[in-house]
Amino acid sequence: MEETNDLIAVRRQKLEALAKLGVEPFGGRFETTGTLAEVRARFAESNHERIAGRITAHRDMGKSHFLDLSDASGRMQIFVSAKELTAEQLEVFKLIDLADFIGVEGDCFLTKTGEPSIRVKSLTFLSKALRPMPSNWYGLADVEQRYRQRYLDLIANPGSREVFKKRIAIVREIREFLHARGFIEVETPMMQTIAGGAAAQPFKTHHNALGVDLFLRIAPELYLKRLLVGGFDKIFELNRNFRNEGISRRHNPEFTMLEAYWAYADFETMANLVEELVCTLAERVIGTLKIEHKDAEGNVSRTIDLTRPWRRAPYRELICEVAGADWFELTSEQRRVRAKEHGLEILPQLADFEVTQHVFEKLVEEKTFDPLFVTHCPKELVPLAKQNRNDESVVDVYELVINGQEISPGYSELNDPIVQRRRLEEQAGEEKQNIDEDFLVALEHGMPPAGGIGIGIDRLVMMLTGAESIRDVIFFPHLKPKI
RNA sequence: GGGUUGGUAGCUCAAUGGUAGAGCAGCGCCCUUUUAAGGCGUUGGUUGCGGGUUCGAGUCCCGCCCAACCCA
Repeated sequence: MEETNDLIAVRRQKLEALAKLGVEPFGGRFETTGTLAEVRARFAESNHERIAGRITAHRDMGKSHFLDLSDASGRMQIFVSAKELTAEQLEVFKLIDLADFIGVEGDCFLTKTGEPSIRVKSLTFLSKALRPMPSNWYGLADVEQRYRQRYLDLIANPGSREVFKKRIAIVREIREFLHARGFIEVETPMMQTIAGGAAAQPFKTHHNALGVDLFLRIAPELYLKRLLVGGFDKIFELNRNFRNEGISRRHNPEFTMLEAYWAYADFETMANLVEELVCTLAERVIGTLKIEHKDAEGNVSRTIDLTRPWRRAPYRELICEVAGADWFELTSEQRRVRAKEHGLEILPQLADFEVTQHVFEKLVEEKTFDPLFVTHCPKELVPLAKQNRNDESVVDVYELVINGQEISPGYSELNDPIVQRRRLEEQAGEEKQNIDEDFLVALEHGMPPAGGIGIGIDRLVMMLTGAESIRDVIFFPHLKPKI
């Protein structure tokens, strides 16, 4: 990108001027005595410190200059007195711009206004910025630029930085939570010959040496179950899945998923686990179980109450609550009429269970903000879970809905290889999965009964941080290339 | 894929169809304790791209690109 403007030209001229002065503008190793937060925490007048950071403000008083240095930990004011610098140092100092990285050495002192500051004795260029930063007062508002040039968003918008720090903390806490309970983290293939474990369009790729087509995984499930067969009994994988589908406020083509399996447990064990996990995350990372979401003006627009216990209700019961107690006695035609009465658009090619599922998504899921475990879903929707012993039309699963979105499914995993084959073969419509014969062979070798969960990490982070778009919790969300 | 809204200086934003502006940043000058420092002066534009209407288009019309939101 050879784009240029006056601001860039001025900085390039300064770069050349630095070279003439014999100054290396893109320095190297610079030993500091601590991060800015550490130096601030132990601050005492006349302490001698060496610190480094990016210049984020410059207040020029003529002979006195106050600059803000920022690093990942915080901010520190440095003070440059022209009278205390040599003529050469002054020449170099004049070539400093906002956004440059510098290292300084000097003594701590308090200004008249009580601001902890460092009186600069020596100054080292660490990196010259050849482009200007976005305004640090207004921040960076252009959403497209915030996504395409996330580094500018992170520099200019503290709120964005905070969301990502929380995401990182959430992921770390999940790992600690699971490790503390005896789960071990495993890695399984992202490139698969059959993209199984879910119903979704995969991305296709090709292995040249083998001459075979491969798919990026849409779920790790079938490989994690192979590990249950192999003798691991408490495992999890926390990594990326890929689905070749539309992009929206709630969908990114690659997204992060936790899957965990616990041998000899069932879906209710897993519901308890996920309830405890989410509450632990809320308390440790957000500091409360009452999660406030705010609108653009900063007013609280929604409060999600994670206080336990969370409601658990069967799918059928929830459908009857919103669509009428007689819903399941209605004919196919009557259901379509009823759905339309509730303002839903029902495509003619939908199967009956899909009509009901549409009612569920629009009238239950999208309207549920506090946690709700939806249990005993129709078996057509979940081919990899055990059927209920008393009612073969439903499976022993939960779907956890929070914040109007499905956050986590949990199953009593189907471990009967004969039933598993039949259930996969019975799949139809949008729910159809490709049959992974090697997986079925593994099941025939015997898989212990187990509980399993999935948690969509991006949506979980959205719920906990109040982000309205999945793009606000993914560093580099997918956008169409520009030009 | 369809609908709505938007794209103007590095950033944040203005501009009835009639000379494209402001604040910040930048540049120059003044100022030795500022913190959105202040004061005076000043540079900076292919108004997303391409057509069209018009004496005249940032503005109206058509097409395209990108984005956000809604719908499928």
